[in-house]
Amino acid sequence: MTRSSDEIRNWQAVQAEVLRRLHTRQWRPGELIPNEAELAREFGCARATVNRALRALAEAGLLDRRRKAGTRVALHPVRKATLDISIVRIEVEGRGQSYDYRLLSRDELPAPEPLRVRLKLGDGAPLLHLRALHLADGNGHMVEDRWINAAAVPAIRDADLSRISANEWLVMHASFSEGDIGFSAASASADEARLLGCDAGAALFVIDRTTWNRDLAITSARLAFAPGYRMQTVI
Amino acid sequence: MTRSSDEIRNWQAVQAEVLRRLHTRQWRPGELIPNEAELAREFGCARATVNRALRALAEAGLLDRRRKAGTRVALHPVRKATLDISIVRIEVEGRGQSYDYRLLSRDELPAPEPLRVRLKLGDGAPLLHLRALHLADGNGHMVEDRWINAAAVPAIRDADLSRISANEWLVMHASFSEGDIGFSAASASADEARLLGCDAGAALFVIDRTTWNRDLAITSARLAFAPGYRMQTVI
DNA sequence: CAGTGGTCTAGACCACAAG
DNA sequence: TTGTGGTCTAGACCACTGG
Repeated sequence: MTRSSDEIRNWQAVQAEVLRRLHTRQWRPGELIPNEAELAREFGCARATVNRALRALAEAGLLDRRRKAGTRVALHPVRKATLDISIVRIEVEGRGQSYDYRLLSRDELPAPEPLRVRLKLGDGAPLLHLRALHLADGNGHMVEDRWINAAAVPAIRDADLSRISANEWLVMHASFSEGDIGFSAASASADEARLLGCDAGAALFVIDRTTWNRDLAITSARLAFAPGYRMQTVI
Repeated sequence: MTRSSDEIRNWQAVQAEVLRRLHTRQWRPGELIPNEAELAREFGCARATVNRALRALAEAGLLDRRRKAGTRVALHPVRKATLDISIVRIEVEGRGQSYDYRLLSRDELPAPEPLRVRLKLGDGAPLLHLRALHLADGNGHMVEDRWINAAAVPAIRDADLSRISANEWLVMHASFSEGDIGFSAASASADEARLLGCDAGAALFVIDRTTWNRDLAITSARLAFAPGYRMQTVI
């Protein structure tokens, strides 16, 4: 079957056609597909257009591309799920719930040993330690336990962290170049249970997050969400 | 300061320079940055190169771009964390552990009501129901509870699912166009506790996943991981 | 060595939305 | 209306890597 009238000229259309061939198994896992020049000829578009489409599919994990070796259908499609890590307030308000925030404690302490190692801080570096409760519709939604490297963001000492959450303040006044984030489950401590209005030992969804700005640690936080919390996305 | 000799000619360099200006707050949140043509002139490269760099940063959530309105530094940098959703076996072996798999049960049942609604299936559609245990270094690592729409993948009835996991079989023999995935925490049931070698009620990390191929539901699975499991990525 | 993807360029036109 | 990003093109050169 020749294609003459219905040419595929934009990269979204190219991508859709390639996806069709993948889903219908016309191109099977591990198989080598035609190179960019050939596809461009078949589709009646420029090679750059094919490149754009295939590059996006490779980034999504559906294709494996290597110079000289060509493009193959991924054998184990490691699908990339992208999670939007937004500010808690925005997330809560986005669900139509009212948001509230309470600062529970604020201290300035020398960094505990394990944290000092993880943040690669010098001896006895002073850290700001915050504990806060985030509420949704008046109920405990998330408990935040955060350490901030005061040396990296001196202005935080003058910030009014009883009205605005530390995370939100940091987003507006500092910035980071890299970070790591981990997701896990943990049992609620007695303290967390009280704050979140659940039983001690209940399963909580936990996010651990540390951010850096060019080798300078900014902050490290543990966010424990009330039971029932679910982080969702599409693939 | 004029740039004459040290021009920025490739998109990675452009991106790095833009990132530098963001991190040093030379361009602040909410601020309008120069348009593509101006930046191309400043950097001494083509507009397409600037476009490639800025588009990537916008996809990462650092910039907001709108036709005619121009490009602004994102006010609330909704950072996108991309998680690699790979096959359990690959993940376990990637950590240098030995992997094993046991099929616990296999039935063919009419779909329970809530699942039938979620998968948009017809009345009394028959589903394959599987329960399996995945082991890492001989210890319970994850309990899988999966429903498969046999009508969508008839060949699954003849598959030997006692040697290869259903997920792995599906990856190789079926494929999906869309899916949703959710992460949460749950307390271990007595059964799960026995399989995973933990106490009943322990906090488990849970992944729920449903996949489709053009409006045709393929499979829905619940994966409950042993305590201590952590899903990690960088931002 | 040679074939493949990766990228840059200059120019062009288009789609969208702010004013 | 008009300025902005979004995209396509044809051609070119480069970088990597398989054979």
